[in-house]
Order: sequence, then C-alpha cells, then structure tokens
Amino acid sequence: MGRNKEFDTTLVLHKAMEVFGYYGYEGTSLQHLLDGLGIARQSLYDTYGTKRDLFISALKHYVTAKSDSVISYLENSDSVRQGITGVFHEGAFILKDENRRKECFIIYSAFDRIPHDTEVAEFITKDLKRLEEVFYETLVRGQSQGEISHRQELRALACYLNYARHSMTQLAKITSDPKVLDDYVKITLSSLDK
Amino acid sequence: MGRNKEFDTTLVLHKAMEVFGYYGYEGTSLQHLLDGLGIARQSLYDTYGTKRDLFISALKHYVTAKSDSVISYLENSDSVRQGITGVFHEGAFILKDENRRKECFIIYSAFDRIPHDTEVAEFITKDLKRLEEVFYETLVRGQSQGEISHRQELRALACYLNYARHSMTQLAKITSDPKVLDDYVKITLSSLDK
DNA sequence: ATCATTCCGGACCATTCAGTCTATAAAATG
DNA sequence: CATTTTATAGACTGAATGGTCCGGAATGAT
Repeated sequence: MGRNKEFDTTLVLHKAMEVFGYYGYEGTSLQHLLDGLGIARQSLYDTYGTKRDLFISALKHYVTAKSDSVISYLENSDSVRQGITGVFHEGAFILKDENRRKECFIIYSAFDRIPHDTEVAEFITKDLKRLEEVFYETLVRGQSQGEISHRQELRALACYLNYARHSMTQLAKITSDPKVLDDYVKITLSSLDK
Repeated sequence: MGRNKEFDTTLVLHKAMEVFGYYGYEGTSLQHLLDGLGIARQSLYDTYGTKRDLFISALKHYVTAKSDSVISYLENSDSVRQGITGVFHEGAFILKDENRRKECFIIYSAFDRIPHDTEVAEFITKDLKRLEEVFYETLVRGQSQGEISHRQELRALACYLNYARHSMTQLAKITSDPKVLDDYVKITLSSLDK
C-alpha cells in the first residue's frame, strides 16, 4: 500500500553516473545532482541516502555491469582471440557513442576517490583482480588451444590487457576522435601476436 | 629594495603539485594548500594569486618540465629504440620512487578539469600534440635508420606511445607494485617489434 | 633612518555546501 | 474514507568554502 515510486530508480542511477562522471565526485554539488537526476531533494535522500551513498551505488552498478559483460565475452567465445578482441571493440564502440560514453567516466571519479575512501578502494581493487583473473584464465585457454604463443608471459599479459582496457576510457576522456580509439585498440591487441 | 622572499617559489610549486595531485583540484581546500605548502595565506595570494592561478602555474611547470625531458630523450639518442625505451624506463623509474611519484598525479587532476576550464584544456591539448609530433618524427627517423619496420603505421604508433606514457601514470595511481609497472612498459614497448 | 617588501596570524566577508525538517499534495491500498 | 507511501518545494542549519583586509614585525636597500 502507499503511493508507488514514479521514477525508475536504476535509470536515475545511470543519470547519476553521468553527473559524477562529468563533474567528478568532489566537483559534484547537490544542485548538480538534482538538476541532472530530475528528482526532488527529499526523494534523493529517501531513495539513495547521502551523496556518498548515491555515488557508491552508481559506481557499483556501473562496474559490476561492465565487468559482467567483459567476463561474458571472454568466457563464452570459443576463440580466445575473438573474445579478447570483442571486449576491446565493444568498449571502443560504447565510447564512440555520444550518449553512452558519458556514464563511463564515473570510473575515473572513482579512481580519484581511492586514496580517500576505503570502501571505494576495496571495491575497485577487488574488481580489478577479478577481471585480471578472467583475462589470465582466458589466455591460458588460448595457449592450450594454440591461439596464443607459448613464449608469452601470461600473467603480465593479463595484467596489461586489464589496464589497457581501463586506459581506453581515459583516452576517450581526452580525445573524441574515433580513429584514435580504433588505432589504440589495434596496437594494444597486437600484443597478442608475439 | 625591500625584504626578500624567504621560501623557494619553485619548490613550493612542487609541493603544490603534490597537494593537487593527492586531493584533486576540487578536493583541494585552501587549508590543504596552506598545510602542504607551509606558507601563510597572504603569502600564497601575493605570490601565486588565486587557487586556480596556483593550480595552473603548478600544472604548467610540471608538464613543460616533463615534456622537455621526454623530448630531450627522444631527440638526443642516436638509437631511436633506445630513446623511446629510455622515455618509458625513466617514467617508470620516477613512478617507483615513493617521493617523486607524488607530484606526477597533478596531471590527472588536470585531465579532470578539461571539461570545465578551457585554459587547462588548451594547454593539455597543445602539449599532447607537441609530444605526439616528436614521437612521430622520432619514429620516422627510426624507419630511415632501419630500426623500425616499414610495415608500421607511424602516425598511429606515435599516438599510441604518447597515450601509453600517460596511462603509465594512471596505472601507478592504482597500483604501487613495481613489477606491474615494469611489465606494462615491456609489453607496451613490444609494439615496436611488428 | 626611511621606505619598500615580505612575513604571519587572525579577523572578516559573502557564498556555497550537504543535509534536515516541515508542509502539502498525489497516488495506491485496505 | 482512512491509512500509507511518495512526491515536491522551500525554509533552514551549521559548517566550510575561497578570497580579502588589517596590523604588526622582520628584513633589506637607499
């Protein structure tokens, strides 16, 4: 009983990603959020709690969705090279979309918070580890399938690919030239060819 | 005539890099600066102007010094591969130094400011272009000297190396494991071997 | 000695901040 | 109708913000 929520809470969460991604965590004022989310102040506090609570909710929602997508790419592709290539092309594809790219930048607001918010730090660290592990296992499978040379140091390569994927988002923040992004992906992927 | 300045203005500028790098531009309060720089409030305003003025001064000082060093490495090494390798190893070396690494992170506070401060945006963009150009010319020289394969697309490769160098700083912000940094450099440099 | 400059601490300013509270209206359920 | 939940707008708070101004002391050059 009682009145129903009138706004889609996860849709508002996506808007929050954009706001935090644009202004950064410290640079985001409550007014920015109210304008960006299109809800009243009290609704924000009732639904999400404090500004920090909202930030963490938005961040977790973004990161887990992204990581799940990456992992699905890697684990559900028969060809390991196709899986890894798919991850990077998918990432670049989103970053080239004028609308969808905006929310991605919340991850960099989160990186900025690492030294000042242990919950953010632990969450990010755990997710990075989780992803690196999947990259590693995928590469191992690639070696056994003969797609990846046995000369490769898989641990270092997994780590590199993992960070390179994040760097791609950073790169998109500086330039919006799609060709730059594509070239970056191409050269990054050439590290598989040793 | 008159009393002399009692603090080394460029040394204080380096401290400002650290403060801004740690808290971010928005996250840095005047109190943080006063504590970090060790000078009185009025001295700060007399010497550097507003908080934003100080930020831009610190940023420009950092970026130009760094870029000049990179360019010097690239232009003054007979072997092109040694020059490029030198740039990355030097970068990693600084990022592994507990003290010297701190001031490097001002560059990411600057990236965050790009959408909100045109002067910062223009300065960063210009510096990125300048560096990419030197990378490109160096690679051209490398091809003519037979150090770089003629199959390489030099423009894309220059762009990649330029951004990869910046990503290295980002990487250092997330992890302080020196091995991760070294592996990252190693794999990045392997892109020269196509 | 005079004057200019820098130093410092603290007072002071208007503004903005995140967050709370109140009041009232609108739905949905019983 | 009564109850419960949500929605909105606006007033409000205490604290912190960046920035300015003042007063007095120290230092250096003429």
